[in-house]
Amino acid sequence: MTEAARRTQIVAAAIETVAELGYARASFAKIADRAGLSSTSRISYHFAGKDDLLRACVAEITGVATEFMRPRIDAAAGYAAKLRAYIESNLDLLVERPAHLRALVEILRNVRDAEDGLGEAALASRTRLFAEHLRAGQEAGEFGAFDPEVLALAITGAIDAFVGASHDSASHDGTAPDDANGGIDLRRAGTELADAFERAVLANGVRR
Amino acid sequence: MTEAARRTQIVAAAIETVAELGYARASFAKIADRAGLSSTSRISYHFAGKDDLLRACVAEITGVATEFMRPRIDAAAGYAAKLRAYIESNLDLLVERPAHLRALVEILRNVRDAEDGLGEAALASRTRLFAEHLRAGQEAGEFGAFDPEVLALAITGAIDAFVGASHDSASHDGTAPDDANGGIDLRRAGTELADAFERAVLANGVRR
Amino acid sequence: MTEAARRTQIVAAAIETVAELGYARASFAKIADRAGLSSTSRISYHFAGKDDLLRACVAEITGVATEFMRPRIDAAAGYAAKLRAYIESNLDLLVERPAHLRALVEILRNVRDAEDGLGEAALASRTRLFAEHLRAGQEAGEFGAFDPEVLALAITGAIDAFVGASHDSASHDGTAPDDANGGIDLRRAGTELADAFERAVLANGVRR
Amino acid sequence: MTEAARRTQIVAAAIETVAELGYARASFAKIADRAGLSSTSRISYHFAGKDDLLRACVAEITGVATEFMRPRIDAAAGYAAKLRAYIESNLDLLVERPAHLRALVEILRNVRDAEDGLGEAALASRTRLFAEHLRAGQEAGEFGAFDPEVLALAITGAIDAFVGASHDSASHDGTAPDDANGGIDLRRAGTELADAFERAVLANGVRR
DNA sequence: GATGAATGAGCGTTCATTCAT
DNA sequence: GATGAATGAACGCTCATTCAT
Repeated sequence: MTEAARRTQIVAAAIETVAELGYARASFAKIADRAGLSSTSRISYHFAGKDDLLRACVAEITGVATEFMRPRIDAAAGYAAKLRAYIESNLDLLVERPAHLRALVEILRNVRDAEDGLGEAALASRTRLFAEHLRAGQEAGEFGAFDPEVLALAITGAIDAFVGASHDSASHDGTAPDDANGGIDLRRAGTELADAFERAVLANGVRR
Repeated sequence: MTEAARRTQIVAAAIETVAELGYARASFAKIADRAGLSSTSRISYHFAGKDDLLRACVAEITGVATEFMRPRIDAAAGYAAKLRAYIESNLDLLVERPAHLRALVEILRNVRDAEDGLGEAALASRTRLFAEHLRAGQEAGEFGAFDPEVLALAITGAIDAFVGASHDSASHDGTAPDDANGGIDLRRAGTELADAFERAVLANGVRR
Repeated sequence: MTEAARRTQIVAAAIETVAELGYARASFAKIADRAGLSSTSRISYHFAGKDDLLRACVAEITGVATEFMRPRIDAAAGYAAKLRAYIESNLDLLVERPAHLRALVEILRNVRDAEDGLGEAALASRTRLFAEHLRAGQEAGEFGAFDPEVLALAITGAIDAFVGASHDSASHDGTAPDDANGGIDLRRAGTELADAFERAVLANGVRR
Repeated sequence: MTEAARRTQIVAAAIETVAELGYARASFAKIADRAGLSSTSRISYHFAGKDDLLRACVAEITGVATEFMRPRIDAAAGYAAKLRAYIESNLDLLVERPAHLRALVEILRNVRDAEDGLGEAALASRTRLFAEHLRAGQEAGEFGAFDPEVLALAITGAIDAFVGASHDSASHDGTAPDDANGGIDLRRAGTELADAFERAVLANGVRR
């Protein structure tokens, strides 16, 4: 097997392992097992360390997420529509790639003392971007009066809670159909969530 | 020193340690250090295992949280007011006892395979109770139409995001005043958050 | 077994192991074996790391060496006599405690990047002290003209060569009597060595 | 690139690596890096094992040293002059080829359980040859009375100490000029060292 | 009952070497 | 013949737990 293919495979195994066992229990040994490697040394050969591997995972996941969500967000016209597109596509992605999002949340929540791109700093920067969007929407008159920082954190936190909740149920019941998760229909939940936050941010408090 | 006092002291040390270092790095050794114990065996003597210690931590934290939040929630009249009281008092508590809430979130997020009272099951049950409240508010006509499960998860997730964000900033800047955290005034954030979710759930879409 | 006794025993085992196998092959596993420990974790408990253990070894060896050599050096009157006392007592010590000196040389030669008290810095500081003595002897008119730095390095290097040579022979022939080593009678060698360096440093080039 | 050239290149890289990092840290990986090889397997392909590679290094270094020192020793007339030529040319060589001599000393000091040509056995055989020369000088009446074994070991040990000391200083201060090392002018040190040992071995105790 | 000493599994990492191609 | 991929043992170290006293 070629070197690049192994790298890819290890990243995939790491994502699945972190998603399933959580950050703390995702050891090289478990990842190597899943990747079909007889020893953890092969992982150490391909990646400079655990941080390096996790960074590669984050890059892979971010790439997939961007590819999935970006078009839908770009296609939406207006700040509110883009907000809805973000929330809905994020929850749709959770249906398509649950392990990816679970792993992402686990990694970002747990890594400490990492430079950019990993750990809480990455979470904070996502929130910051979100706040920018909200602020811009306010200036455009589309959104009402609220603290953009607070709502940005609320929205991203709410989304991550769905990721975490899906984690929970999936681990207890592997038989759930792809589009059901923890008893929640995630696609519907995305719409509901978008509705709710729309009510929270819209200038005119329109009821649907 | 009485046995109960020792237990209390160990629990306090464990809470601080988990809050500061995170779940994964909070080993018995670190906790014993902070509690001024010379050996981890004293922890093992008082607690049946790590799970048992963490359960005691959760109980302690839950007790403190209940004592702090319960009166304010009870004093509020109406479903919406109670929701606001919950959110605001929770963020006020984050100001008063940041370590407690950080530890709680860390524990509930990371413990796996635990029976009731720990881990994701505990998170889910908190969400379930919340959903009950929302459903009751709908039936009382105070709240509008939305999926209570979805909003329950969104609200608790949003609150936990503030806990996590406060963790982040606190660890990078020990000089912040007690009532400021990560550049966010948590008391104001509580009001903002309550405002936002009120707009999201109220039947008549009232604007403040 | 008490904690302090274990520490002492581990240090003793480490000294023997380093002396026998050399720095590079003296792993915690080998040391634990010799100390009668079932696992390396006990060593890690007593010492902060390999450096810490080696530092303790150096301290122990230095203590033994000082206790042995100091009185003889102090008893000698005059710079030349002290030089002789140093050389002779050092080689006598090599007879009494071969493992100690072998281990010391191994450690000082091989440790890199260590703070004071370990590694090449320690070797250099010993040479510096030696050079001071030689310089003082010159100023007192007892020694002739030569570069003290050069002779200090030459003398300490020569002594260490005997330590190294004794290592060699001992490892190949464990049956040698205590006062024979590598075919060399170390006590006689000490006298010979002192004679030779005396001829090299004395002002008047006296022949014995 | 021809096989012989590859071998030569690997040997050169190994010598530099051992000289810089010391025996224990000179792994195939580091050597391959320095040689510009993508895999350590190419080293294993050209050499039967680490011993084989080190033996080739020793052979290369010995060849260089012989080529450099032999003419000067041969050109010297008399046992004392040859001794001086040996010492001085050896320290001159340390100026010209510091890495070579450092690597040689590292290898000979640290390799264990090797057959002839490596390890302490090689060191001992060098000392034996030296002792032969001293003994012959005594029989010729040029040298005085002393134990040839002892002085042979002392002289070689002293020289090696300079090699070691140069290693030390060089690694801490890369700015030193080529002919200065650790604050010591090695060429002058060679003369001083030869002077000192001349005083130690000459029959008539001549002062310069 | 309480504690200092010990345990063994597991961690991420480096190592020289082997093997199929 | 030459090489990229893989191997498994060993490294120092941390962990929660157990046990004799």
